[in-house]
Amino acid sequence: MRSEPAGLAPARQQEILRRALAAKLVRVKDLASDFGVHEMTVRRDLETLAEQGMLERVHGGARLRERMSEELSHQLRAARNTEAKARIARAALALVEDGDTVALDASTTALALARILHARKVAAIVSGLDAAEELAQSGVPFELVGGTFNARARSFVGVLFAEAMARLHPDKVFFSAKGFAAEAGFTDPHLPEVGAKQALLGSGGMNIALLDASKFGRRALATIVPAGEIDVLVTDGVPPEEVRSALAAADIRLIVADAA
Amino acid sequence: MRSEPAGLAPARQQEILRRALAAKLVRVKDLASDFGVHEMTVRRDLETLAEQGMLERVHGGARLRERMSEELSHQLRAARNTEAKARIARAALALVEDGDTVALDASTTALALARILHARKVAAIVSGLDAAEELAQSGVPFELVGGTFNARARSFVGVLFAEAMARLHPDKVFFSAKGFAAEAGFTDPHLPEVGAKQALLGSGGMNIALLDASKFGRRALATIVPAGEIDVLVTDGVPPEEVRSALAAADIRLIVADAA
DNA sequence: GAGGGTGTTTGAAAATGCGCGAATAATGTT
DNA sequence: AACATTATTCGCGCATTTTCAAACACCCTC
Repeated sequence: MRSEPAGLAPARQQEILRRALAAKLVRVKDLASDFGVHEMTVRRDLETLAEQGMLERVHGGARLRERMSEELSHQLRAARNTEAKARIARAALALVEDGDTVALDASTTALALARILHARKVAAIVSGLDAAEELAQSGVPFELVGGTFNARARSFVGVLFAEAMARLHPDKVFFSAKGFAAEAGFTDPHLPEVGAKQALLGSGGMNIALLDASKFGRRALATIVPAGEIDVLVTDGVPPEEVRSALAAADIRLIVADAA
Repeated sequence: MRSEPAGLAPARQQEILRRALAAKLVRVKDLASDFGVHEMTVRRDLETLAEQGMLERVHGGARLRERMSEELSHQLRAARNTEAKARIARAALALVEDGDTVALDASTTALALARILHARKVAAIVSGLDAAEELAQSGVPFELVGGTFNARARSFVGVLFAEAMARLHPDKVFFSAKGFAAEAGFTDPHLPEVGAKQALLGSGGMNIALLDASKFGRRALATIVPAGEIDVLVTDGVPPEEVRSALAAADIRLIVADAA
């Protein structure tokens, strides 16, 4: 009886989510027997769903996160490429120490870091609506830097943002970009967004870029910062040679997150 | 092994909290028999809830902490009385004209207004996480005034908030309060929240209070503003005589939203 | 197309941890 | 002092974590 219809993992996880929305609680045993699959498999599914912030793991099963029920639309949107982003976020978390003040930009990669930030005793500074929601839910104390709402990235930008940010000095700043190339540095296509990222990066702390491997060699409209101004780059795959030498030239520490 | 319908531990604890909100006191014995679970288990639940600061342990049971009754129940509060709040919000919307800039505080009543604000062509200024989410969803352009996150009301407060607000001058400011009485004016129990509301109300626009009828004659820890500083009061029931005369004395326009 | 890595998904079983109940001791309440 | 409530400790059973191996799909190379 192996040729079950709903085969692959994503389909099963989708169905688990659907059932979790109906009943607020799902149990490992039920799911396992209903899908005709090993309990271990269900646990792994629940684990990945929990990592994406969809569910909250409890003993014997999982429940959906309280606020989730309404607005899972962009959570689903943000679930694209989650695996790579989560891996990068875990590697980035290793750079955070208890007592730090960390700033996060409004990228989905930084959002993945926000999801696991409760593992450290830190104060945070965020500039995005989703990261704020995430930290509010997990009880991490934070400052939100306000400003004009930018629907594209669900972030805050503009004059108010720059002025407020000028008063803050986090220890570590985590940010992402649309592209990174040797000559152009870190780039992004949206100008207000570029300004906000610059304000974050100019706040004096250690600047840490979070980039998945697809960003290497790409270039968008405007430069956020040249390579020289950042301290660490966390990614999920070994970058091409020309990028590696640019990093070495700028004395940037490269961290490649591996699957584990 | 009887445990059939009861949920896992966290679900039980949440239900205990829910019941503690309804009755001010819950007893170990009742909970144990109602959940079909050992008394010892209930005690452990109460202990963890007490550790999280939700409940206060007393002999034979537990009582919910006063400050918690607002804090934790924010979403319950939002769900409670929605009808009255929606009615008030509809009446308030009539005061908004296309082209206005309107500011909303972080109250659940102002949130009800945010939900229907897309009916006007306005720009908004908000100070609460939920209102921001609401406006983002409905596509209303807005500024979020950032600051230190305050879990109680899911709002932003503090130095950054005051400084940013000092630069903004909305046409109309909608706010709510915990109580309104003739001598004390508008009051609220949470000081940072009071500071934020003052910053909003001092921004120079028309100040409009949104109060459901239960707030009349009540008084909380700190005064936000005396009655004299507001221009309009929108409510859902005719206030008692002493409040009416206070309003008349301060030259405040009173709007009573009716069921329609 | 056969062979052979390499990676991914799933199942199996041992080791560990957690939730819960029961009994007993300690403590508070009246 | 009599009694109710709570703290402690132990043990059982289920859930979870870990680790290892089988099954399967892919991607090369030849």
